[in-house]
Amino acid sequence: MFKIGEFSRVAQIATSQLRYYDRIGLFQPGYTDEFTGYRYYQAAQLPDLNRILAMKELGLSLEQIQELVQEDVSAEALRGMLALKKAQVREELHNQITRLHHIEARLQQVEQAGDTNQADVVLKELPSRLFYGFRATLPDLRQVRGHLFESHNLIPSRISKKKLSYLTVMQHQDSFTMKDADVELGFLINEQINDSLQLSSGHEFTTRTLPSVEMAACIVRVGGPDQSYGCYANAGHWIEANGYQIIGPAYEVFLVPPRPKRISETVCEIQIPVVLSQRRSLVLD
Amino acid sequence: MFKIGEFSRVAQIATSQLRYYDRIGLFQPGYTDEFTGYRYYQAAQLPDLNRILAMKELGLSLEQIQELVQEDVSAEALRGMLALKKAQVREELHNQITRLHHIEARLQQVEQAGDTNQADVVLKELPSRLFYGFRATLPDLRQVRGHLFESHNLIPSRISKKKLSYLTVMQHQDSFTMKDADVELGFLINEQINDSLQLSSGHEFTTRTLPSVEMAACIVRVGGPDQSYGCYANAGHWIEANGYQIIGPAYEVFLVPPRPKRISETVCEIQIPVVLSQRRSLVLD
DNA sequence: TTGCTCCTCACGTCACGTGAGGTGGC
DNA sequence: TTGCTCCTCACGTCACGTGAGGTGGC
Repeated sequence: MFKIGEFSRVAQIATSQLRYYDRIGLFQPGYTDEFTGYRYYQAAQLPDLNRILAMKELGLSLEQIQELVQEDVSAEALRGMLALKKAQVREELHNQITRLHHIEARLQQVEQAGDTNQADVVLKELPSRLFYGFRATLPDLRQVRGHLFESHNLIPSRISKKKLSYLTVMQHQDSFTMKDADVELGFLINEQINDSLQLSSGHEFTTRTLPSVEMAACIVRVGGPDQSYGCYANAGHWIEANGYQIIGPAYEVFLVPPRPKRISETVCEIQIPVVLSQRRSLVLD
Repeated sequence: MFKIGEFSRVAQIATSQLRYYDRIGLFQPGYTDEFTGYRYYQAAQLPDLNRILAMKELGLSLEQIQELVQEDVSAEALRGMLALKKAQVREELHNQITRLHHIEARLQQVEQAGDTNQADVVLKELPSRLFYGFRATLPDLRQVRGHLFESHNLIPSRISKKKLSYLTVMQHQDSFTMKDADVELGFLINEQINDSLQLSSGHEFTTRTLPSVEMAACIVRVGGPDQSYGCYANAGHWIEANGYQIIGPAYEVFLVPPRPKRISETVCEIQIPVVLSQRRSLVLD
């Protein structure tokens, strides 16, 4: 018989752990003194404890292990649990690798730029959304501004505010260009709008459904469009450094729409659909 | 201004999280109504929140992030934290890979053997220990038993029990062999013993220091030496399946020493020093 | 007898999630 | 007015670790 201290030394496990396992009924001493409360363990209990520790090492929770050891579960069920755990560990691994890449990219950025106050890129999933607007090729990208002002003034006076969400611009062209920009402009909306409306330029608003996006690199710009280029550059760098690839038009969602004389208060979230481009290789040591 | 619900939808973060961040002072609403307690967030706060989320994604704790954002820490310090975190993530990755291997080996075992009641292998670190015994090449391995009996009877009557720990046998030969076995036999001890003692066979007990072992695959055998072969086979299979390699003599530590007529009560931990043999390759999907 | 070991609470950890019970705002 | 949103506690999570304050055993 071993007292808890000696048993803990043999099994290389903390006494607090043994007391805890006793308390939750996972692994109890062969004998407990009724009067002093002293726990006495038998050497022959070690294989049982080792089974528990082995399962724990595989990442199973104590509750799962308790089921396994107490109900003397079938090989079938054990296989199921292990297969499930394997999938979880794999996913965890994936996440860790992604995290490692993000850390490395960030470190690079700090080395180079001293981490000036650049806005941060975060990944988000975009749900499928309804959109009410028009698509056009504008000879000059700066025309967007006029359309934004007009839309922001006109539309809410014609459409119930309950239906309208954020003013939004989509950039369909591949590279950043000022000329002949293929853009879509309008509002994210909460429910179908059947009325059609025209801007003074003749562009006509209609409803369409935007596809959902699994992963979008998002960055928030505060201030006028002069900030825009920096934001895109920033996002582009992040996307490349982390091994992602752009797969669709960028959305610019105006949380605070641009208003004349208050341009600097504009807040816009740029959402760029991406996927992992490379099979990332893992180099350890 | 956004109420907490809308802000949470924009930022894709739970309201409970926003309330929590408010409570711990990590990220607070631009304005809180004094009477109703309603939290109001500004769109321009999003970049701050994104910074926090980006840091969190890198695996930093909220406490660390709090330091970073509040004290406007130097690029130097940030670099330090990131480098530290990187090392941690790397180690975590290593562990996960090891775990994945263990799970796979276990799954294999379940497929093949239906996971009969085999004893489990666990990895331990062995500290440097003192040993009091002799080394000899025995023509027949079965002679060990007689020496064990004699040692167990003789030594404790000559040496203070306080100094003695467990009766132990080391197998120095590479492969399991019954003939001409190079073994060491004696006791693990707690302090230096300067007296020398002889068994009836003439073998002389002396003190020596056993080196520490970084990793040993350990398995506990309950019962007589007939169990021994199965245990070694078991351990050997586990070691190979998990990509380890044996690097030293196996220790057999008797937690309950063999006694005539009570052989089945013997409990012995077999400790086999190992290292990772292969560079493990990681295959994802 | 002294010092080591053991005991039982009770509380802390980390980052929230989940109600319960109640109120504000359009 | 109704139903949606918001509020504040308080407790739970998971697997222990860490005392405080007290006792047992050689």
